Amino acid sequence: MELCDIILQPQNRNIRFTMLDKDEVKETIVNVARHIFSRFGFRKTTMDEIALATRKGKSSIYYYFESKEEIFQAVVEKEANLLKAELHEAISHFEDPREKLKAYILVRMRALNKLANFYDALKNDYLSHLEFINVIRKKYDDDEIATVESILKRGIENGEFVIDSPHLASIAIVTAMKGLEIPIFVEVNEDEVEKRIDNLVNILFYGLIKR
Amino acid sequence: MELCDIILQPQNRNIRFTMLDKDEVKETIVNVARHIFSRFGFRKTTMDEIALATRKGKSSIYYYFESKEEIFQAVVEKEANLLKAELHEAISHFEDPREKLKAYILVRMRALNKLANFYDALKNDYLSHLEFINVIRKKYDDDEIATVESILKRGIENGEFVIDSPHLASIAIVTAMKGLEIPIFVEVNEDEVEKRIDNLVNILFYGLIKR
DNA sequence: CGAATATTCGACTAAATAATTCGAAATTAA
DNA sequence: TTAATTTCGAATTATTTAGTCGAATATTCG
Repeated sequence: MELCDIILQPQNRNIRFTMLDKDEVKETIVNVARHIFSRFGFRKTTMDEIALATRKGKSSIYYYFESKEEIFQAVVEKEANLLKAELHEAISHFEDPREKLKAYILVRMRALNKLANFYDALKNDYLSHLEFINVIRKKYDDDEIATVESILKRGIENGEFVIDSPHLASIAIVTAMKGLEIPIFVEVNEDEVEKRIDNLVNILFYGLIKR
Repeated sequence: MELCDIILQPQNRNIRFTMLDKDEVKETIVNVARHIFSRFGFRKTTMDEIALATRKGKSSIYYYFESKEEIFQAVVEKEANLLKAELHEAISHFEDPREKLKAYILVRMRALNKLANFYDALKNDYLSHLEFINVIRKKYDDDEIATVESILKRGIENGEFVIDSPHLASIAIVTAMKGLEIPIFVEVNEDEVEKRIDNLVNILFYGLIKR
């Protein structure tokens, strides 16, 4: 086992005097598993490690979850929700749609960069049989488009934009945003990143701004 | 497989028209393996991954190395040499022994922090049966003590220090330096790190400076 | 050229590791 | 005290992985 000692401290069997809610225990397991999965990915994370890190017997983990996949699913869902929340928070600080979008792209990229391992696991073929991943991805994508759409709509209300279909436009923007990600994952130079985002946002908004 | 695509690009069988030096190929394998080991540690790194990343068949790897351990040994040796070189370079920029030592500790800590995974692997019990690790560690430790000793000796020549046994003093300093590392691995706050190093250096030199 | 040598890799095996199950013991609720 | 809940050690099964073998392909050199 090569996990950080903080998580690994051994402990005696838990002695409690009131029952914990089953969901609370599940939550704890998911939180611990999140760290391990995000560091090592799905394959390289073992149930033994999750058990050790949660200070439980391996069989106890199976009392709460059917399988490793089920834990992974819960983790991915949590990860997606946290990212979503972080993104909504980030754009809330700006009024100008252009600034909002810039903040969105920046935060999104940094977050995905931090989760690079995780993200790899999701992209890779050997997990494509996990149907739930596609479901989560779809839900996440829809939210992304809806968020961008709401930014655009605000611009339209302002009279700042002229857009026939904010929905189609937002799909285009999200697609472009994803395209931007790939080269940025490789070289992580902060200045360069800022510049590229600026460029992208300028290009994207070029056709939309009222003149 | 969840490695970075840069490494993973598949490739046709290599067609060369001159033989490469065997050692050059070994060097390449070690370099590739270094990345994977340092990210996932000894256990979680597989020969298949090393083979894939070097664009060779697994059996070809065994043509160059006897075993996974042998590759790991080469990697650890390289890692130790690189660190050593980096440290010598770092102290060469300063004249004052105190500054030299400060630079030494700082660079050493940053380097080990970056290699945290790796370092874990070396610390962990499940690798203690690999005798070569102790050999490398010993060699590395000796170099460390010698380096600190040379710093102290320069201070003595300057007339800045009064030390009976620079050798014993350097052992003490290296030991203290290692003690400092442990709490710092946990919380990585740059300012705090600088402050602690300053403190340590001050304490260490307190008894040595000529008054 | 063509024989000798060096290098590559696919397919296989044995061993190790990891996921999952089971039943019994411990704990808590009632 | 009894029933339900929670825990885990030990066993089982499935998967992964280190390492082997032999044949095929490349390269060198006479």
